[in-house]
Amino acid sequence: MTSEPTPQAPARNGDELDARKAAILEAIVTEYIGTAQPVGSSHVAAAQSVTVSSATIRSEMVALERDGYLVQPHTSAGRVPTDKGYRFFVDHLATPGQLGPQQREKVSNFFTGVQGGIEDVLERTSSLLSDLTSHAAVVVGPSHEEAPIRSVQVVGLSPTRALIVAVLSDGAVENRPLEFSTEMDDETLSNASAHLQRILSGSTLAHVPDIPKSGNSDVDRICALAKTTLSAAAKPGDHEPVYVGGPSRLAGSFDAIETVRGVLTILEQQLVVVSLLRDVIERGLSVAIGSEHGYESLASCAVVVAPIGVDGQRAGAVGLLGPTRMDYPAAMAAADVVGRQLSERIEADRGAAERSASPGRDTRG
Amino acid sequence: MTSEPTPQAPARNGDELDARKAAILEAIVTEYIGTAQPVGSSHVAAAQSVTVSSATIRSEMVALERDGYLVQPHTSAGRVPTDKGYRFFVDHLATPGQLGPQQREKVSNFFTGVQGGIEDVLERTSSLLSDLTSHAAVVVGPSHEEAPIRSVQVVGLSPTRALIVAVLSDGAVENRPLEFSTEMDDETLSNASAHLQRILSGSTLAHVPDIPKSGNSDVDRICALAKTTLSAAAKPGDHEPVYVGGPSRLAGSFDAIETVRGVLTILEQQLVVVSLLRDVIERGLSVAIGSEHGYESLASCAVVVAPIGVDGQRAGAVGLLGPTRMDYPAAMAAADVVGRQLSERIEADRGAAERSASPGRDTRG
DNA sequence: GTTGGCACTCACTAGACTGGAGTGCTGAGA
DNA sequence: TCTCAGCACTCCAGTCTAGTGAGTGCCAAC
Repeated sequence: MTSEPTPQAPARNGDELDARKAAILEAIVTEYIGTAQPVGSSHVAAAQSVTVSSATIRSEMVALERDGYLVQPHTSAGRVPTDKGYRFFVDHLATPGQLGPQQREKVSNFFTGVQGGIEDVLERTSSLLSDLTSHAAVVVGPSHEEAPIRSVQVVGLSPTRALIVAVLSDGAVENRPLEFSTEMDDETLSNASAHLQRILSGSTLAHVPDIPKSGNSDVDRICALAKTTLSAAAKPGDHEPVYVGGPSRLAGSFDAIETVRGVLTILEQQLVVVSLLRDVIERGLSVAIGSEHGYESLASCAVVVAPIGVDGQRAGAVGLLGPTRMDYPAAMAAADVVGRQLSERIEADRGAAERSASPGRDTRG
Repeated sequence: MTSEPTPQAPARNGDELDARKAAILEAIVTEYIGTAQPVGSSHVAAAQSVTVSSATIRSEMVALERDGYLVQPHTSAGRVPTDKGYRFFVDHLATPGQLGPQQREKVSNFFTGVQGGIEDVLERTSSLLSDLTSHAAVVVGPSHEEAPIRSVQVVGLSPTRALIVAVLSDGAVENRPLEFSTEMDDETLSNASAHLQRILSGSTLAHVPDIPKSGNSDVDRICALAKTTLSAAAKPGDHEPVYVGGPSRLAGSFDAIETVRGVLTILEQQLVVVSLLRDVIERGLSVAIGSEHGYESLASCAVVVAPIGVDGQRAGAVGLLGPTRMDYPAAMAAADVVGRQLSERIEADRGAAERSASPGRDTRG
């Protein structure tokens, strides 16, 4: 898209590089991503885009290092890009990647063929994305807070225990156990189901309306409990729909086992994953490199995210987690395509659901 | 507590060791588990249970090596137990471990405090087990095949799409999308729900009965589709309830990153995990060491399992995955306690459910 | 400003050496 | 026959050395 530098992140003061420095930086990043070896001036000189001699490159590299784009692991070694170097590369140099034909086929096969509820689709999408990129992938589904409720049912499991099952219009199913202090018979439960269904249908978990009295005190107690339980179900962090695909890829991406462990630990904490992706998106970025995201144990990782958008609203995100020396264009392209397709899929489902919703009922809480 | 070898697994031919050899083997295994260093004869001599000199120990070690219980990484190194050595240790030598007071408290706090549906409980149990043992943990829940259906409902999402939601008596909720070739109105769906509920209530996913004609062709088509879909839902391997806890622990257990990767890859495949645990249990074992289970990439792993038993029936399992040099007594104790408690929990839930089932209805399919 | 030349740096590798942990063997004593 | 102190031997792991080569910074010349 841009061979011209068109800053998409707010340009920090003096963060511009002249064309030659930029070309050198690009060559270094590209080479380093490929080889994982510090890049020396003679390698850069071999790059097509650079036409000056290695001596000139060396003096430019000194400047680039002074400005924080490169580091030398030790004297007499080549240079390695810093986070800032990668950042410049991503913002100004990387030509937008394209999926290869095989990959594109995988994606389209996937989305035409995938069946199952939304949870299944999200889970498998994470595997797809990991498969496409050979990195660990993360999919955070649309929060259930805002999806209108299609159906509520209370199913008795024992005299004092029941399950409240809410089907949302996006196809998600939330279920929570209810525990009663006294025994409830099936008829009471079924009355409560009907009452709840009448009142809650069309509203969202984020805004569960008060349940008017029904006249039966047992039913009312069940309904009150149901309201509390359902409201709690939407609390962020309780049950965010997070799916991690291909964590084993991490073991191939880093040679320090410590790092692998740290990253795996992060991935185990759904809450952290969710807020990581959200933070990145909210800062208007599609890539967070090294220490740009705040997590110490992800310092040698880059996160590539693409939002899932439904009707212009943010509805989760897909993400990739790999080493900072990852193939950004490819990763961004994959995340982008998958994010887009997934958005479409969810949008189609939801759109269909809303079109079929009872007319006149406001599904926007 | 056996200083005498009291075989609990069927003794293989000639697999007995005299008391002194056994004591030496025990000392070596114990030491090696602690230090991860090959154990020399002088270290063994320092063990309380062994009273002979290091020279004698050496000649015994030669015999133990000849019989396959020990190996030497290289001449002039100490000895390391083989899988066979660990096996003997586990079968004849290990004194049954006990949870420490802190651990016991963790377990009891967990099981008194844990709330949520069965899926939540299983998921958190896997974290608990991992936390207790510092190994990766696996929980395979009771298959949904055999649990009686409590409730079936078809919820429309769009004119041609619906979700079939089945609540099982164990509190599990299965949901699958249904796709219709023609549009269905809400009334048809609700008729179908009622019809299905009447017919299916009490039967199991493994044996979904034929649905008798209702007189309405649309309803019948939905019902037929529902039957197919529900039957498929119980197919083993499609949606086994598998939960993996603490995979990041693996990174601490092995120093070869290759191994970590291999094991993580296994853990990503739910189907493999399920059959791994099942195999081990079906062979009447509680521990599978190294190559005893057939998986190449788990050759340096031991698997400790404990069954989940409900009413005397196998209903899943809990498992631990760690290096062969793991603390077997501790791991077995933890798996055992957690498996037992989890069984009780599920049994209590299910028992309550069955007691409350409509009298005269056979819940055993 | 650019470039070839040059001296210098320093990680990496291979080989030599050494200390130490551990072994196997042997012969004497119970 | 079993046990064990003594001893020669093995071989890993660590240290040191020297050599190699990729890469640098500097400088004088164009």
